Amino acid sequence: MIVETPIDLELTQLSGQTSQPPWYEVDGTFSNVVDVKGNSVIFNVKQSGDFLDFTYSGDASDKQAIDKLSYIFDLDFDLDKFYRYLGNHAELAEIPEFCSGLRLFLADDPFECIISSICSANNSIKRWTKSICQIKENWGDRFGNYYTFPKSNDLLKVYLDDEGEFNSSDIQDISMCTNNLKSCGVGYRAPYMRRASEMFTDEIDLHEIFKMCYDEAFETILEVPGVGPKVADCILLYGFNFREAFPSDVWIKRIVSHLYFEGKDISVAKVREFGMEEFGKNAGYVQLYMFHYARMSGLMKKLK
DNA sequence: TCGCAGGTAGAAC
DNA sequence: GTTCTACCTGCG
Repeated sequence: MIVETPIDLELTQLSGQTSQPPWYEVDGTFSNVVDVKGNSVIFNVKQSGDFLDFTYSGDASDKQAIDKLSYIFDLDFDLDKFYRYLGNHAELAEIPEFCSGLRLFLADDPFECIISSICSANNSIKRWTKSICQIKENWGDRFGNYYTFPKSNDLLKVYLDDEGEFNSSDIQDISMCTNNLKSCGVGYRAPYMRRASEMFTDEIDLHEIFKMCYDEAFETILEVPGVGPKVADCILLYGFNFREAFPSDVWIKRIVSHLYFEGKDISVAKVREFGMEEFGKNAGYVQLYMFHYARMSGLMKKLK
């Protein structure tokens, strides 16, 4: 099937958004298993020019499949209109030429996004991505070559570390204990992930968060250990489609400071307030574009 | 080798 | 309220 829409699929896939690791890529075709109305459906997506060419296999109608694909890659967002918006602001005007076709890569599974985002804190894209892939392979369900992310009540049962696994099983040699969270390289974030699994199993309903206003959702998600303001905004943006979120980290701080405050040092908290106030419903996209603009244009090296 | 990587928790001003 | 510091781990 064909969807006609401007997008740079590879850029979108590899942009490090904490919704999920990139899909599995072979010769430009990106594939993964996705939930469609409770059924596991395998998608194969390829870009050719301004078209998105895709096939799917599993229990879903064409319309359901297109709707799902449109949600995950945010295909209904009007990029041209957004570029006009950027063009009308002097500070942002040259951004689009460096990341044309970049779109939000939204989470199919919000819980995966929560754990991915917790994992991303004080971490590199490469390492958190690897950790999440290992979690999927260890405890997710397999469909063909692809794995779902484990549900919170399943992740809850996973041992935290070697010692926990050793003490609770009949394994004789502790070096054989590799079926635990820390074995996935998540480090000190393991207990945060465990607690998050508890909370989203019997304290917080994921579906309720979609219905909340931004402020309520932000406060709710901040209750999860390992989730501070930056991670909370990533979860709300990539996991729950709150487009007014403006995830603010050291890089966004440097970029905003450079573009708007003559390089003056301002707190990340102030940058977040500024971004939300200044960009409104475009905040999420502006943040996404700012980060990649800085990467692609060489600004990042200059600011470091 | 040692510092850093798209921050957070906990404690101290 | 704002500022300081330790922190798993893999990679250059």
